[in-house]
Order: sequence, then structure tokens, then C-alpha cells
Amino acid sequence: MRLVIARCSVDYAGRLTAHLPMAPRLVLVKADNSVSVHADDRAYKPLNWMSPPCTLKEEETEDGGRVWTVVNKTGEKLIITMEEVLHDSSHELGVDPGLIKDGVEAHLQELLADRMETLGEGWTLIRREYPTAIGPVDILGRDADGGTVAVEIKRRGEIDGVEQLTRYLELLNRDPHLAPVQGLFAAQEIKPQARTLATDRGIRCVTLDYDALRGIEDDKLRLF
Amino acid sequence: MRLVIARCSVDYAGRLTAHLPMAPRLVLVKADNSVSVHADDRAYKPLNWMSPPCTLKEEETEDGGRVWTVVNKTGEKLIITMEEVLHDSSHELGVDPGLIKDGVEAHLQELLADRMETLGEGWTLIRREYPTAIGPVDILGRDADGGTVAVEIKRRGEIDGVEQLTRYLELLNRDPHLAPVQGLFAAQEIKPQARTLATDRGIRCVTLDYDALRGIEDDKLRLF
DNA sequence: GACTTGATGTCGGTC
DNA sequence: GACCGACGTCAAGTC
Repeated sequence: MRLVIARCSVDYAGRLTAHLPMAPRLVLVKADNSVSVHADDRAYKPLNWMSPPCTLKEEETEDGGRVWTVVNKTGEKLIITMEEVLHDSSHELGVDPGLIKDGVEAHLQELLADRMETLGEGWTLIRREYPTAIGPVDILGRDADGGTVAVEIKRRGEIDGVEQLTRYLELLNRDPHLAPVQGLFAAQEIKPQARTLATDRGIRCVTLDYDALRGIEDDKLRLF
Repeated sequence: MRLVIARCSVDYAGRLTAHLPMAPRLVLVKADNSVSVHADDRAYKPLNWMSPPCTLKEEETEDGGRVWTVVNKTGEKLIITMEEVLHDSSHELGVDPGLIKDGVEAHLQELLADRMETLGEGWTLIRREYPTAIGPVDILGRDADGGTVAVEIKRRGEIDGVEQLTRYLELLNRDPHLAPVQGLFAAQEIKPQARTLATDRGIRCVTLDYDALRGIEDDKLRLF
């Protein structure tokens, strides 16, 4: 990893065209040749960057400045012109052991599949990731009356998720072996507009409590 | 801006729970106190981070190690435990003059509104950002026969954009003063599945040539 | 390689 | 502050 602090201007031409006037910034070069240009604000988003795989060409100008040209396969180009270099250091970091996460949508799905009765008395699981032509339905289940239910799970329920579930329902209900299929939108938090749209389409909304679900799961583990 | 290279482990508890085992990494602290922890790959996304506004507390352990605790208002917490510090430097960057962009959707919209005939002989503009209860329609126009057309503009046309336009059309067609309203999906690039869905719903698709539109505009400017 | 979906998305504008 | 849509979204998984 190489850290350069320099007064620089930046030009990007690719998916859009962008320009940064001359100013002091951090230029970060990683082991995979990716480059990012940071100002002293915004948690982590750089002002400009080039994702790997890409190539970095360094040139020196007559007056001691530097010009870096970063190019990727699709022809996107990032040009960094450095007027004055204030710091330049390189560091060997090695490969990172990687991040361990807990609490993402996949976990919600696992927990809910294991506790279908959270959704309603007597509900059972048909299967998780039920495959369809337009992608897998998060959970396909059965309610107490034997009716089929398609469940879409989100951490945060927004309009997109309702649209997604609607497409699944439309498709599933064309299958005479399955129809009628009810829809259920389950999320830790459901935005008002998403709830309105879902309700308008006859889709039931349920908010999930991750900690409670995990607690139930822990209780189960303690029992067996 | 402060740059620290250190062997560290990281724990995050907030919107999810995450852990990073001890390894050498870059810890970046910006002027707004935001912190990000980078490995030596992935263009700009850190392994872990805390967005501003947040507070950073530094402590030293008996064996010369450091523990940083970063907390934000909503109670999210990031704990960085440094076993060995390999580099530590601070740099004054000042406020960045900011990025100048060109070629985004807004610009496409301006160009197209100014050249409605690109969409069809005799087409005219009613207005840009036509307001509706569920958000503004990019362009509302009139075709050669006087029929109303709602235009949704995207840089890249995907399914989401078709769904969005469909919602607008549904709403607009409930208004007897406007109905019938045709739909037109215009983008620099239209994904096959989006095109299929649009066509299936009777929405016409048009791919836009940004350079050509800008060229036409330049010609116009030269004339007047 | 195209397509889909999730994300600690982030960011900016509006109400 | 909530909500909503755009993003050079990115990144991972599937087909």
C-alpha cells in the first residue's frame, strides 16, 4: 500500500467526465493497483478512484511534478497531476484474513425459516430460496389453511422489495399447481410508502425483531 | 488527515455485528473524525468504518498497545485494538474545492427536453420534472398527434426504471384530463430484460446518444 | 459475460 | 429528521 499526500488536480473520463481542481489530497494506491483520491472529509468515499484491474503509469514533468495515468480494460481513464508531493510512503500489509459479519439478510432468512410460526400459528416451511425463472423467492411457506405464501425478506423494506415480491407473485400465480399464492413482506423496518404499496396490492407486512428471533433460536438450541 | 499503519483487530457493533482478526492495515482518520480501516485491496471500500459525526477516544494499554473507540450518535460503535504501530503521520489538507461532474442524468434530461424531436417528428415539450403525488416525471411531452407521453430518462435503463415509469403511467392515466398517456423509456443503454419488460407493457424504448445530443446542442448554440 | 440482489450501501435533495 | 431516488453505485453469487 502506497500513501501519497500531494497537491494535485484530477481528471476522470469514463462512465462520466469529472474534474478536480488543484488542492492537497491523499492518493492511495493499493496492492492491486487500484487508486483512490481522498479529501479530508466523507468517511470513506473518495473524490475520484479507479477500481482494479487497472494499470498505473507514472511520469515526471520537467519542473519536478508528476503525472499518473490510471487506465482500466473498458477504457476508463484517471489522470492525476501532482504539483507538489508532501509525503510518499509504501507499506507491506499482506493478504487480509477478512471480515466476519453477523446480522445480514441471509441470517434473517435462516432464522425465519426455522421459526415460521413467528409469521402465523401453524405456518410451515416449503423451502428457502425457492427457484423461479426470474430468481429465487426468499421463502415459500404454507399457512394454517394449507395456502401457499411467498415471503420476501429485507433488512429494510422499501418500494423495490414490494415490486420484487409482486413480480414473483405474478409468476407463481400463473402456475396452477401453486396458485393461489399470497404475498408476505417481512423486514426489520418497513418504510411507510412500501407498506402502503404492499397493502394496496394485498400483500401483508410483518416487521421482524432480529434479536427476538435470535433469542428464540438460542432457546431452541438450549432445549436440544 | 491522519494515516496510521498498524497491526490491529477491529470490532463493530451497530447496524450489524462484525469482527476483524489481528492483521496489518491502514487506519485513516479524517478531519471530521470519521475513521476507516483499509486492507491492501478493493479500490475504495474499507473493511470497517464509522461515518461522521462521531467521536474518537484514544487509549494506551500497559504493553504499549492502543485502543481506539469510535462512537456515533445512534450508538454504533467501532473498536480498533492496535498491537503494533508501524506508521503514524498527520497532514493538513484544508477544505477541498470539490468535484465538477458532467454527463449525468440531469444533463441528459436538459439536452433531451431541448431536442424533443429526437424522440419523434413533431414532438414537443410540456414540461420537465412534471410533478405527481409519487414524484416528478422526468419529461412530459406531446407527440405529433397531440397525445401525451411520459418519458423516463436513465443513464442505464434497468428494470427499476421500467417499474418507476409504470407507476407514473398508472397514476397519470387515472387523470381524465391527461389520459391516455403513453410511456417512453429513454436511456444511453437499455438492458435486455428491461427492454423486454417495457415492451411487454407497451412502453417504447429509445437509446440516447449523449455525444450526438450534445453535438446537436452545440450546433444550436452556434446558430444563435 | 450478463443478470440479479444485497449493502453498516453513501449521498444529495425535498418535505 | 424522515423519506426518496441516483450512483462512475460496489461486490457477490448465479446462470
